Amino acid sequence: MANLQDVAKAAGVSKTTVSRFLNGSLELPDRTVQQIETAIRALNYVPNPHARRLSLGRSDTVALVVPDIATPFFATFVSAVEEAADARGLTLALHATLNRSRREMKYLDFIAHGHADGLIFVTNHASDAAVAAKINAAGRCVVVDEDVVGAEVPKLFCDNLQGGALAGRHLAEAGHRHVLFVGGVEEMISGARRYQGFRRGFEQCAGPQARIDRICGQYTYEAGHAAARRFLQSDPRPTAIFASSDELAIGTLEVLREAGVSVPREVSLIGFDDVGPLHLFAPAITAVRQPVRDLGRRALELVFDSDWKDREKLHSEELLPVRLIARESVAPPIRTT
Amino acid sequence: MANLQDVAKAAGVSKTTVSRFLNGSLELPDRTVQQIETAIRALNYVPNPHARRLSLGRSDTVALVVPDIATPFFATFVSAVEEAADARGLTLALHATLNRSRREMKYLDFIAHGHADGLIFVTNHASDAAVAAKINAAGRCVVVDEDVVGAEVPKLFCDNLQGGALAGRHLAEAGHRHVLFVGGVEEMISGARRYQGFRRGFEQCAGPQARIDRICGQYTYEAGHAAARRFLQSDPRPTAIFASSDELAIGTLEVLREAGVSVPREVSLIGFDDVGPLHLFAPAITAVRQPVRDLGRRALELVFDSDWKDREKLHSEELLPVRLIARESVAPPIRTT
DNA sequence: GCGATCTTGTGAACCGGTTTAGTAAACTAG
DNA sequence: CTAGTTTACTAAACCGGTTCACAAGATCGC
Repeated sequence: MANLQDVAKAAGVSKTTVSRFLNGSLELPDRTVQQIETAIRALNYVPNPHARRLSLGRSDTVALVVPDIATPFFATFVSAVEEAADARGLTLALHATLNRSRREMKYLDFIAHGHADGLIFVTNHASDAAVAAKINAAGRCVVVDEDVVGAEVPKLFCDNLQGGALAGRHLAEAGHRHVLFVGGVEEMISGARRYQGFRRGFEQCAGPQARIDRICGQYTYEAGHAAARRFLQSDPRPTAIFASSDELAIGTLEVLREAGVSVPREVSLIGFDDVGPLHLFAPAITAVRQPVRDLGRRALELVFDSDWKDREKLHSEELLPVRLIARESVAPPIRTT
Repeated sequence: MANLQDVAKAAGVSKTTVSRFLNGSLELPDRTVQQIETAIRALNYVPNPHARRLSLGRSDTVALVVPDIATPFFATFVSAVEEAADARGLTLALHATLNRSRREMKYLDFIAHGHADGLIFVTNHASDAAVAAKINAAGRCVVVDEDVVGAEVPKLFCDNLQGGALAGRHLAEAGHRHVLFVGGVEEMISGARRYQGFRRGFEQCAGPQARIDRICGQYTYEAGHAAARRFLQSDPRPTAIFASSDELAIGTLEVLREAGVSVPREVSLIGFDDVGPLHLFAPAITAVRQPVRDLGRRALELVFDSDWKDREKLHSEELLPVRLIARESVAPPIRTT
């Protein structure tokens, strides 16, 4: 592999000249330009990325830390971030934490130690003070999708409050008065906001007879199964379920179907996320759609376009709008009379 | 940020000593060890990754090049590679090509220029001689999932022949004699092998009345729609469909359902991949399952455990076994009599 | 008592860029 | 004709590690 020195020698100039020419910090007469360009082509010269990074003190890399990669939501998110990173000439370093604080901390150190110029941090569990402290110490880190309390950095979420409210109103408008909210673990801010919004929207619309049951767990298929099983045993049964993630909705539907409970005839179902092929299920599932790709794009902008010197203004919170996609899984409740 | 020099000074030894001690190439008496360790802790020293990489001439990074990240198949694959990479202390650099040769070539250059120590290359379109040439020039690159003709590197595929055969025999054994094969673009090796295996398995089992129709397109929902529409117009209609990817199967099912064609009563359906929640569809879709996570794990092993000096032995091809997951979407054909 | 060997290191080169500070030569203005 | 400016470049330091080649002092065998 040819290096800058080789190019300089072949072009009859010094290293400095070639380097500065390539970086645009030096104007040169045509003849010299041509000599350099000829040398570069002849030697097939490409700058050594490690030398460059050492010298410049940056890595041209964004680290992306997510709980998991394989789920549709995160896969879509990762895809959007990669696209935005590539557009800026950045490499994406991808890390999965499997929702473990240890790993989260490890990857947060990565950026502090220079492995990446910026970090997009997504967690999926209740806030952890140690993680928050590391985030604050890491520099150039943004928190996305799920809040980390105590972290004073730019934050980007979907409008979970609005999303919950849309779902609540939708069910109330269809005539439901007794509904079940299936959420993530109770300590998670996103879930809490969805619940809060749901409750507000539902109660505002359904009036004084409104009744909401609530089951909390993980955002997984299994938790969906468990919730549906508890639903089946409950008496009286709610007439509609708001499952606050795709996985929960799918898991719920799976158990309902096995039990022979017809959706939406016997129970209505509404999901959240809408990144999987919910429209292909039987019935097609009504859901609140998160703008996942926007989330990814915007996250990258926040990392690289924020003013990181001004610690005061950093601690911001941005919400992206969600909308309801109405399909076939919500219908008026059966008359129990 | 403290550097090696600072640590050396604080410990009262030289840079060399600290470096060699940390890399295990120098035995030291307890007293010195303690001085060094104290200094490291006091200064919170962590080696600068860029300096390390420049000096060592490696990047501790694997590049993973895939057509897309957001589809369940690739997302699962990426997840498995990341897990395996992390276990080896490697960082994963993820790149999406969106199936464009330009981008594929660009990322193949990445490894040649030292951005990564190895590259796992996955394409999704017909072989391209220019791409093959770059792969051969890149060094430490393995080709996974879809063949690139002309590339003389380790290759890793699922046993598409066997997978096709399993599907073919399954349909034949259910009594079908006229079936439709929905495949990817005709030039893709993986698809060709699936067809070849399907044909062999089906004909061997179904005997002389066996008849196979074939539709080719992309591995997308849309292609599944198109194939199903053509299926609906065909006369006589095949009694079963083998859709050779999850997307094709889902797309096909979607159109069939809209058209009111009952699966499996009026037509049987069998899929391929089985990484999405095929078991949740109505009906649950029978499919050939690819061992996607094994594919990822093994790909990483091939990159880092192959002997890259011996160009002769490199050009190998490894097949991972697949199996059939029987669910509800295959039934005997209706008697036309 | 003396060379050999072991212990415990070290100085300086090297990886391949970027950048600061500065210079020789040509040109311009008065 | 000369001082001042512009053009066209460069030497050397720097980023922060790794490693080759070598060495001072202690110990050991005979």
